[in-house]
Amino acid sequence: MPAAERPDGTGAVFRGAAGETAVETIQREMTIFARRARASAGRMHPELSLVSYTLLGHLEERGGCRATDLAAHYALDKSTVSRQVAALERAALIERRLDPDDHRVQVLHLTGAGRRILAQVTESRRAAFRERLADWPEEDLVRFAAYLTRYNDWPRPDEDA
Amino acid sequence: MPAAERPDGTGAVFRGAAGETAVETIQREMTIFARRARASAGRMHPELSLVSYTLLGHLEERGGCRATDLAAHYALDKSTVSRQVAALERAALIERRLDPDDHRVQVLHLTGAGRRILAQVTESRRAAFRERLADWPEEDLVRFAAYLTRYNDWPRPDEDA
DNA sequence: AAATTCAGTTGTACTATACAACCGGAACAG
DNA sequence: CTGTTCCGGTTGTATAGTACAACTGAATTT
Repeated sequence: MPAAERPDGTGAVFRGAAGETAVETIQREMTIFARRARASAGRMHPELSLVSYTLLGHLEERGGCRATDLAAHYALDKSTVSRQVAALERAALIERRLDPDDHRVQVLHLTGAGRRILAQVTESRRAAFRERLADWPEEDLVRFAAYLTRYNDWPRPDEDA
Repeated sequence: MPAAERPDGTGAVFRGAAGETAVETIQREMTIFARRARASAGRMHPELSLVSYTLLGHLEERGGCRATDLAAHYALDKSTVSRQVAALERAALIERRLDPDDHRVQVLHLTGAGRRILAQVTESRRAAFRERLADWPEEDLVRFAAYLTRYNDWPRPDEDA
């Protein structure tokens, strides 16, 4: 794919057919992906938006946490999380347990239904990814996964999950 | 990163430290990226949301097109595009020219200001990407760019830009 | 000339979000 | 203790982005 090298003081830069540097291609493709993801985030699953899915996943990982933790972790306003949580509770996917030690805090837990829906959505997403990546050689998958992980580990190498 | 091979009829599968397959890692990292992108899409630039930026970019590429084309290309409702276009026109970033042959159609064009803002946003994004990817070896950038391009070229190898 | 098609706008509704004001329990200072 | 401050969470309000449906006006077809 790279067609030319330009030794110009900023370092060797490969350019593709359209005269783009690799960084520019990454920028363009990430933008395309972001826009598509945004467009489909709401209708990801009849039950679960991308955000709800993420919140549920976090609860599963951590085995329950506070709404404030979710807000901090995902850089969402606490009011936003409050309403999302209220919706998830209304849908009986999570439940709140008052912390007996501190009656201000409500520890959020997945319900059985929540766990079931989460697993179901995860599986349906996994199937979609598998299909999409079906004809990639395993070696490329491993490399791509590593690149993505590296890309996301910035600027906070510890945040998120 | 890959730690084990599992020859089990579904093909050899490498698993990382957390017991994830490469596909699962890709799924997880793409989800993280999508969520972060969604969170920052609105405040990408004081002037331009991700969608506006994309629309302006499309106009620049094509040298003008109809609102309906934008809607079709980006799978947005025509009413949505109509309002976005109205906002961009209000901000004097684009202008409408009535097609003299068909008075139903308005061909949209970037204004000088539109071109300027678009270039400015593109450049500021490019700088951010460059910084983020500053310590990647060029070879990895080229490979990552190719993987992303391949990933996005699905399921419509011709759509988008 | 009437009916149909097409580009675009407008009315309405919904979702996700943020910010600010608030409420009630907890911790702390005196 | 008691009052103040802090903290977790909710609610009021506002905004952006989106879709769907109804409409307008122009072009095309019958």
